[in-house]
Order: sequence, then structure tokens, then C-alpha cells
Amino acid sequence: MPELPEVHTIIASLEKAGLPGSRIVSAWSERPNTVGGDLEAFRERVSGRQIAGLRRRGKYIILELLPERVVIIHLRMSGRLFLADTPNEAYVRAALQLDSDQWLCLYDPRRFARMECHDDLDDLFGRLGLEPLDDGFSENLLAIAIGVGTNSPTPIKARLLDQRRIAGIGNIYADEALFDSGIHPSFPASKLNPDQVQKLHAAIRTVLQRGINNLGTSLGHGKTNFSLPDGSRGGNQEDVRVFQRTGLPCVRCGRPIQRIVVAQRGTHFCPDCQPLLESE
DNA sequence: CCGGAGGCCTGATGGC
DNA sequence: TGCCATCAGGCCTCCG
Repeated sequence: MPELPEVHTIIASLEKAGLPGSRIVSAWSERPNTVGGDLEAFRERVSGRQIAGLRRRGKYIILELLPERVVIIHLRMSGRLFLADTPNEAYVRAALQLDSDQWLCLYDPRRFARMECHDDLDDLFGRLGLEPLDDGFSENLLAIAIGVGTNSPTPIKARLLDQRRIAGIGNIYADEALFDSGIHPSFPASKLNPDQVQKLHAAIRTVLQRGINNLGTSLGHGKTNFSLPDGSRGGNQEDVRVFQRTGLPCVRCGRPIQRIVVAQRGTHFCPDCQPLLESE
């Protein structure tokens, strides 16, 4: 499932493939919902515009168009993006035809992914929280974003997954960041002490940057797993400490990793390295 | 305002 | 081996 590091990797790959500078000739989608509800409108709004550049916000891929307009793409669970000579491939749900005679294809077995055209990024930016890899992402802003000092009982894991607070973290990197900082996923975010906030802040940056350096996490080999636009796999699954390692020995203490459900999500952690009760 | 549940989807998985 | 039922999961909407 593409999270911040995977989205970053996809953008870098598409830039390398020369996508910026291409002009959109037309657009196609299997069903209107994939492109915002109206294929004709989508096609009309993107056709003839140039893709001036690519950028990321949270888990969104943004195509900056000229004249001014944007295409925002969210891959959700099983989405992939790649360039191909034709959009007539299995599981391709929508595609932009380019003047290079290639198609930018949105592949997605689950049909959750979306590709929409907007006039600007106001709506998107209004919905999304802090960018965890930005210079401005301080320990203090993290503490405020996750509600430290309030009396909310909400588990820290739920806070990390809340895109309105911090943007770009999904199930994999949330579990990894909590392991790295030694915090139990169910621990109330509001009750984190300064030392825990500091560790969490560092851990978030560490696991996301490691994911980027490794070109993303490609667990498993199925149709629904992450792969780069060129079809290759990322390497971060080799560096994952707890995610989907239920029953396997903890890399720190050797005791088995446990799986529980937090915020309706499968959650992996080490009960010994991430104790629930803090001994001050 | 907040959190939980339902819905969107279908490949992957596990039980018999 | 094959056939089900269930699961997974990001995010939006609805509801209490």
C-alpha cells in the first residue's frame, strides 16, 4: 500500500522517465468514479494541458498542469502508476494519453484509486496535516498535532494514521515508527511525555527516510503489492522490523512480535520493547 | 468536535 | 484440488 515513501519513489521514477514536459492529449477511464464522477468533464479539463511538474502532498501525487490546474492521484490500497503504449492492460482503470504516444496508466485491482482534476490545491491542502519530512516538522508541532496534553483517550496509532494531523503515514510506517520509538500502539497520544515525543519525532523521520532510501516497501508478490513505475520492486521490506512479522522474533529482544487491532487496523508490535504501562 | 461503523472493492488467505 | 467465507485496508460519509 503506497504511503509517503512509495509515493515519493513513484514521483522520482516518473520524473526520471521524462513525464514533466509532456502534454496531455486525452484521457480515458473504465468508470466515471475513478476520475471524479464524469469522464467527459475530466477529459475536457485535462486535454491540451502540459504536465509542468510533479509533486507530493501526503500520499497524493500531484501533476501540475499548464495552464494552471492540477491532477491529483491517490493510489489507496493497490494502485500503481506507470507509462505504457496502451491503456488496454488488465486492471488499468484510468489513463492519460500523452503527446509522446504513451499513456500514464492508473492500475488498480481494488478500484479504490482516484485521479481527479482540480483548479487548485486548496481543498487538498485544507484536509491534510503536517508534512513529516519538512524542515518545519518540529517536536513541538508533532506534540500539538497528536493532541499531547489534552484528555483524549485516542491511541497514538490512530493519531499517526489521521491524515488531517500528519500526512503520509499509513499502516506500515505507523507500526515501524512506534516500534522504533518504543511506544505501545494503544498508548493514549495525549499522555506521551516529552521524551516519548522526541523519540517518536525522530522515529517517524527515520522510518520514512529509510523507506525512501530503499525505494519503498514491496511486501509479498501479488497483483496488489507496491511496485515502481518501471515494474521493479522496492527494498524496504528487508528493513521492516515489525509489520507483518507476527510470531517472528523481535530484532531487538528476540521475543515474538504480536498482532492486535487498533483503530480497526492490524497492528504489529513487540510487547517487551513497547510496554503499555510506563514506569517513570 | 470526536470516534466508531459502514461502504467502497477484489485478490489473498484459510478452513473444510 | 476446489469451493466458499472472511480478511485487508485508506479514506469518505453518516451517525450517535
